[in-house]
Amino acid sequence: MSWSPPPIHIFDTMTNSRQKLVPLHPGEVRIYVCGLTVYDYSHVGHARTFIVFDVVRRYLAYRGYRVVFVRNHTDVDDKIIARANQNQEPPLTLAERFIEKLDEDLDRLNCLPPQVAPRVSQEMPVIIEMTTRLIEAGHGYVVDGDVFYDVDSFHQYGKLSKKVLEDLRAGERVSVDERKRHPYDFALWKATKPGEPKWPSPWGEGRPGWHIECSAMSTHYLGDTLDIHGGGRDLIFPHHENEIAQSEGATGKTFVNYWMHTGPLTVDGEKMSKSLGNFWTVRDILKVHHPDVLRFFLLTAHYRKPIGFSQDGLEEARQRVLYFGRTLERLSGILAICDAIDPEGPCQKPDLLPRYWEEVHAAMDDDFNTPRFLALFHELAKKANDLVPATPRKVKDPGQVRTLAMIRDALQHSGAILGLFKGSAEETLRTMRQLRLSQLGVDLPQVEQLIARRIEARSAKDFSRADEIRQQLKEMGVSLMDSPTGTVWDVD
RNA sequence: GGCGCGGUGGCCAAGUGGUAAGGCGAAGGUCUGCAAAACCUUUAUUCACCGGUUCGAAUCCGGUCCGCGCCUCCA
Repeated sequence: MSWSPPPIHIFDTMTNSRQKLVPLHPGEVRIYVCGLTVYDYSHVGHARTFIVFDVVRRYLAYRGYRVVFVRNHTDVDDKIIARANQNQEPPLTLAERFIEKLDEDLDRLNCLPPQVAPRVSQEMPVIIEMTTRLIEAGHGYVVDGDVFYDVDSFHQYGKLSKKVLEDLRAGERVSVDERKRHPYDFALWKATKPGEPKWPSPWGEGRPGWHIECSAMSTHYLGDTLDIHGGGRDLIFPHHENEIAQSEGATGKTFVNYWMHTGPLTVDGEKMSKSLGNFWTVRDILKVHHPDVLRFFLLTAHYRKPIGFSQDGLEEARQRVLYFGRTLERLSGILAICDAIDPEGPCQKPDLLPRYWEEVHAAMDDDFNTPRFLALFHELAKKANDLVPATPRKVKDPGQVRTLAMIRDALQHSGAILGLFKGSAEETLRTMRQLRLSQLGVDLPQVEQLIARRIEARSAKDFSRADEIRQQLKEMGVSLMDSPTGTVWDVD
């Protein structure tokens, strides 16, 4: 059986239109996503971008592509230096610490690690080499140990952000360095100042400017032309515009075939950002919510649209994750007490799964439409709940058992594409319940003990005693669900 | 001022020419010792507003109003 490329369409910022994905190297997609400047904890807006590209990556892999994914760490930067000086610690130590924190956050959010995670501080030769090439090509000029990029030398400058240099209001909000030939020239290399990390270079000691590292590292690890380059919409100008000027100025080749940009996460209608101070860190959220809840929430809107962050939104996501978890838990419970499944056996709904996957592909092939995927996911879960016997018991019909097993597998597989239910749905449920309990200040062993007593009471048909315990737990915030496979509890 | 994005039911959210997915919430029902969970039914003659194109528009064109993003660091 031969693999042929699926018809995946991606909305490309450069052309402002959906484009069919045709990777440069057949069967392989090379992706570079701009990482963070590591001087603080990551916030939910960062999480959105990383989760979106994690799903892009998982989906492409699921569709048969080999995916090479690179995400950088910017560990040399003005803000890092400023923060480190505040803390009176070496900038690279501070950066290292927040790289670790970021990795922890992303790991908890079940984002797959990149194959390569280059850091500015460790890529000086590559950065210096590209800067040298830019100077040789007439795109860079040296002034007192600084190197600037001459935007006038790159005639396509502005093609991504659709900006015309003359129309920009340079210097309106920030004063312009008068040594620059053009107000929008930007630093490739900055001469060292006291108290800053520095590296030797042909232009004297110093450090790289902000944009050069992404150009240098992405082309170094992925080749002169990348398939996909991603990041938040706020990076389009000037960061990505400058990357294009640098990379294309140095290589003479198209830098990126598909530009993908994620929409902002908003709070009360405004972008969540460090500078506005209206941000929630990933850690803040994970203190009260399971990572799957945040992930689910961030995937409920299409990645290019703004998504409004709110506690209500998270709560709704929590309810839905609970629903999927319960459904999976219910299916597994039934299947566990049924006879072994005959993999060759008849299926009650032969069309159900093929149609499901066809629709999932249609949704995701169309610029990764996760909201549509989620809707299909829900319909399938509903179908499963519909087929499950009203009172959970052993299912005798092998066709039905096989159908339930197939749905269960499809749900798990779908969850994996979305990066949900990392361990298992049961594990997610368990963790969610424990989180809720600790928030409510309820003791787990106590709950279990009460439930055990109630089960005794019920089996003795002492229903008034059973109801008493139910009420007692209800007051603690715990509600019970009786079923033949046992009494399951949940928290409000 | 320039460039770009968006306004869909109480809330969230798909839908880029063929007659409004899905979720939450709400109401009723089934099931249940009671309950919960789950399932079923109902809940937008209408897609910010005004014109236009078309047999046909939420979807295309023009205009208006409103919101947001970028133009400074920002995922």
